[in-house]
Amino acid sequence: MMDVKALIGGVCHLTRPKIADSVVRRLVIYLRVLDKLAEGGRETVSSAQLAEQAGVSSASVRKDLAWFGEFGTRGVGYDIDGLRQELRRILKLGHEVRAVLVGAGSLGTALVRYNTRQQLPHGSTNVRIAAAFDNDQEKIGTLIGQVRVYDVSDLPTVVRQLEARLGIITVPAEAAQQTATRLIQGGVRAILNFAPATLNVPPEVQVQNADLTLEMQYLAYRLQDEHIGG
Amino acid sequence: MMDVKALIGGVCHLTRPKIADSVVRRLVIYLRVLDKLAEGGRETVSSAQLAEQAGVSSASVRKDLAWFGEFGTRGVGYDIDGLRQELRRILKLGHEVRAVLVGAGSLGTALVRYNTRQQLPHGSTNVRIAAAFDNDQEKIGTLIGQVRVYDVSDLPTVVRQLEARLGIITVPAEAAQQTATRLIQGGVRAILNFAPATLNVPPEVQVQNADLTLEMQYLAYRLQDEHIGG
DNA sequence: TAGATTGTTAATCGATTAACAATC
DNA sequence: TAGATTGTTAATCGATTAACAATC
Repeated sequence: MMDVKALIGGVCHLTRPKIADSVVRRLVIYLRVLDKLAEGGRETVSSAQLAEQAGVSSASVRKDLAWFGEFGTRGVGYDIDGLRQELRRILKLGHEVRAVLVGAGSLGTALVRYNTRQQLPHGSTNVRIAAAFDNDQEKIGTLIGQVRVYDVSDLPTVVRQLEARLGIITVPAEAAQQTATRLIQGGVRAILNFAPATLNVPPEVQVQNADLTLEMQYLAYRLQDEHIGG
Repeated sequence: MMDVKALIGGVCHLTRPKIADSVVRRLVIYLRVLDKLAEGGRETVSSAQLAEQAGVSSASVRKDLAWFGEFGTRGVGYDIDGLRQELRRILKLGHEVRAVLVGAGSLGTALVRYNTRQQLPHGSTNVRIAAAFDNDQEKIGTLIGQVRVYDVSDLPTVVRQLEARLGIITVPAEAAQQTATRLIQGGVRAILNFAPATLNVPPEVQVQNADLTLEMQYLAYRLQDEHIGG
């Protein structure tokens, strides 16, 4: 069967469909599961098995992959190593994405350390936090692992020098908007925002909120709901 | 106009509709915006203004609130203090939800500190992390702020004593499933999982994944996508 | 071949948006 | 009254699921 979508993707950028958020997120999870399976020495996997380990339906697995081509064999399933390579290609893990983090508090520090451990080739992310920023003179100039903490007032300059395209905000809510503005001045194209604040950014800048208190509050609501509502 | 949904909610638990995830999440954000507006001394707000500050559409604001009643005045908007009270009631912020956190690494420690600052009455969450757990003898017995670090082997016992209903997992991926099982043994009803792993739990236990590397990887994909695809 | 599993379509489900009568 | 804004409905949009022919 012809791979029409991939063909369009390769030949005609103007009409290439934007892959849905939900699909991209699941692809990341599939790759993780496949990496684990490969460690265990498995060679092939069915959509049903992959789905179970990823916590989704087998129809989702097949449909998600079908956006990019035909990677399976009917009656057999997917070759694990082959599919890993395809997913690494699809997710473009071959190229490093440089990031900076603003706000070297306990959450920021944790993220820097965590990111260091997760980096390729051993880990599963191509994002590298290359610098951190803070406004506390005590912290400026220190290192978190290998990552230097700079003065926030140098932010646009350093971001530009590093050519960082991703900014991570772990400052208090009051400082989040100003931080976002500075990051964009420095040239970042996407922001991962951990502050409980709504950011106002130009439409070409992509924002992803990772609101930890919101997640807790959401679960708390569900608990209260089940408790009271029966 | 009759408030049929609220009536059903109050009188007949069996048919009360489950409010969608997306709605509950937005309600939490609305409340946050309203708290900020109240600080600024504002008295009323329109759905359009609230929507802008929350980063959603005004139709969403009105529709989300309509699930619970009629809180606005046509031609005027919503009374800020009144709506805050309604939302606090709807989100059941009057009762504390006790939580425990497993994995007192840098992320776990950050979350405990963060949670302490965010608690009501000054903050915006009714979740209280009442205990932490780790398997590192160096950490066991120490305090993170006011929160004691226990031995993981005491987990089910302590969770039961505290009557904690929410578990937060910040252990490495390899230990996530075992941690989840222990938490459920201790009686938690919901899990917030920061480990990059899929948890297998009984259907009555609610799991929310907060996968920080996934968020980063997702944005990295979008960046590469824009860069290569034009 | 027979059993298994993919790739794909159509049906279902749910969430968002647009529009406007109701009404302050 | 006139302008503004809600509450609500219908239309749109998109995502998930079920089902099955294709085929290994």
